[in-house]
Amino acid sequence: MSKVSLKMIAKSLGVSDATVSLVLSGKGKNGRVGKELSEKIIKKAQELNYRPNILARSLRLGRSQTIGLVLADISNPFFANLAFHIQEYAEKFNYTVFITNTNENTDKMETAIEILKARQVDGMIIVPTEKGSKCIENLLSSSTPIVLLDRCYPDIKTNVVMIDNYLAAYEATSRMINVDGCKKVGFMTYENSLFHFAERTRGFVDAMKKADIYDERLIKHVNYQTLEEDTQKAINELTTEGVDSVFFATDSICIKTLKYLTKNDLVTYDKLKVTSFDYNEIFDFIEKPLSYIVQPLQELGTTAAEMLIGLINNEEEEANKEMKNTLLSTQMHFSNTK
Amino acid sequence: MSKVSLKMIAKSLGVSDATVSLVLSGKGKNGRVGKELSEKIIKKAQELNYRPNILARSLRLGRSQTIGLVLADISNPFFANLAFHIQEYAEKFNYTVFITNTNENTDKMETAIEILKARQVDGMIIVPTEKGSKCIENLLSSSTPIVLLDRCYPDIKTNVVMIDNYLAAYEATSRMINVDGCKKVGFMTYENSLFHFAERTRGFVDAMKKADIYDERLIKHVNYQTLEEDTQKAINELTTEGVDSVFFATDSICIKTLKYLTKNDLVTYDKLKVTSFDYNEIFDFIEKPLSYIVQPLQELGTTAAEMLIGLINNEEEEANKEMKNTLLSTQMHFSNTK
DNA sequence: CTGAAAGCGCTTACAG
DNA sequence: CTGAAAGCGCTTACAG
Repeated sequence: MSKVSLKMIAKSLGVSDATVSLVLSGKGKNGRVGKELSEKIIKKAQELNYRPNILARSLRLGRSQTIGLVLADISNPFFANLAFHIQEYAEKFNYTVFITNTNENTDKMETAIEILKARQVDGMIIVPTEKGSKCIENLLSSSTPIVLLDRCYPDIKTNVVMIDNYLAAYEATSRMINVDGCKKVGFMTYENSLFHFAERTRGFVDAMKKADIYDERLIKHVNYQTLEEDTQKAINELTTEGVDSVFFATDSICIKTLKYLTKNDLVTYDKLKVTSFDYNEIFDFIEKPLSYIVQPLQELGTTAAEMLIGLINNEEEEANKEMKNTLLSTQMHFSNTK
Repeated sequence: MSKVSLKMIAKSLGVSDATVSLVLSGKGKNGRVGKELSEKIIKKAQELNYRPNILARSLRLGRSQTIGLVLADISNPFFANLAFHIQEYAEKFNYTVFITNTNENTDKMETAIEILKARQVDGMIIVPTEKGSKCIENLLSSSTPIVLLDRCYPDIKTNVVMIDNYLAAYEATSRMINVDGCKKVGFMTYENSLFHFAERTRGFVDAMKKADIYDERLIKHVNYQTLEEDTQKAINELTTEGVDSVFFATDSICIKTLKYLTKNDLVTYDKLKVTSFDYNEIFDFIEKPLSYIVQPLQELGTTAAEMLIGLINNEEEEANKEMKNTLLSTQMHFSNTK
């Protein structure tokens, strides 16, 4: 029987609900409720194992002390880790986080957002899907505080926390050219319209142009659905093109490519210099030296949560109007360097 | 302004709240509310972009249509995938899932459960921590429907969904002996009191005894905190002992060991036959042939969700009394077999 | 220092 | 076919 209410405590003690509420919510201090009564109430509450009904409180207060988190793919450790850090941070501020999953599907994102709104979340942190800009725009007009995470739409003004994808790609490519001495760098990325991927490409292109070795044939697009075939085709073409190195826009493409090479073309595998966006457990396992761009997962999660909680608390001051665009910086890591 | 309530619709149409509620919750059919009025109400609701306040509904109904999911480690793909499948299933039955994370910490599990209870979840699916039996026992006495997932406490009667760890370990070990021809099998597992690990050990021991090649020195325990050192020590000892194969109680130990061997003892690495519990992405990357026991993630998640929803709906019929212990079966997979 | 009352947004008998 | 009323469990002015 977890159905112990304020009223029951009040009745069993012969006092009013209000008094019990005051005491149990810690507002009975400094003279508002007598010390003796307070103690009696607290004791009784413990005896009865009273737990406040947060639903009722939220309804009354108009705040649920809840944050909705909309992830693109929960089974991807990158996002799962973001979720972890967001929860850790939110907990400190007495917010509970609802995690939902869209599986990169815009319809699902729409329903997820609807459900969260219906459950009266105070705000949302969203990793939006590729085609979801309409959906986000609608949400914005409903005045729910939101923060976009990891991705954004360039044509919509929103609060957003992500890394500086352009800069990271530019610097990584420059490093390959200037430090590793690469003369011909290939680039492999996903075929999609996500802004952060476009930024990575732009960073690569600019760095290559700067070094005066840019050639559009060095850029290969692969499809997520047919990743295996596409990467094989792409790496073979790049090899024919004579590249001495490849920069991967994300770890999944890198892993697939390396796996293919270990089985089919050890010569290329051995001599190819490789840099990739994002960390993957497998990198630690590969003997081949690898450079990769690490995103600050904790900082990303924490910053997003902090920003959202700030928005929630300043809502009336229409702080939502001045959108914040926070670009975090990344770090270069190296595995198996000798 | 997402603050559109039933009352506003009612007022703007000059009808009662009750009528609006009836229509919008789909209970206005067959003669309860006039067709014309119904249509007017529905139209108005759309115009105003009405979204029911689920908190209020839950409070009134005493059901929140919400499930709490307490995970031991959300950043572990195994659990993240379970979460994914549970959400997919629950969604079909109009349940929303609250995912929380304990990080294998019993205190955190306790607070997570408290928070979920305070939020009036209708039931919980829990991957319990090692020392959390007291906490689960308390929860049981509060009559909240719960289902334990992946792990359980042998001395507490609960509903539980997990694989048959004993059988899986027994069969895998037998396979190593009878099919792979191993003469001396080592076993590496975590040093903890979790029942499912004990079961895996028991399965290994029984299979070894059956083949009359059991020796307690073949069992090595490693600590999660000092995994790297412990695995090195353990594998070196096993090598000295002269094993021709190792059975790992979980993938993380297997990976750590293999990584160590590739760098330090290629002779052993090459000749060692390896079987592991659980799948890890890295297995696909390793050229060495590997056998591993795959847990049916989707079935585990779905079964748990199905069981819990069943319990929630039959609560009054005290179905909670007859605990269900569902043991799912596993599958043996092989990577890089020639 | 304590109590009575109103109300958050919904739903469900109960009248008529 | 529709309305008025009560109540889910809380909190917050307002009296006294």
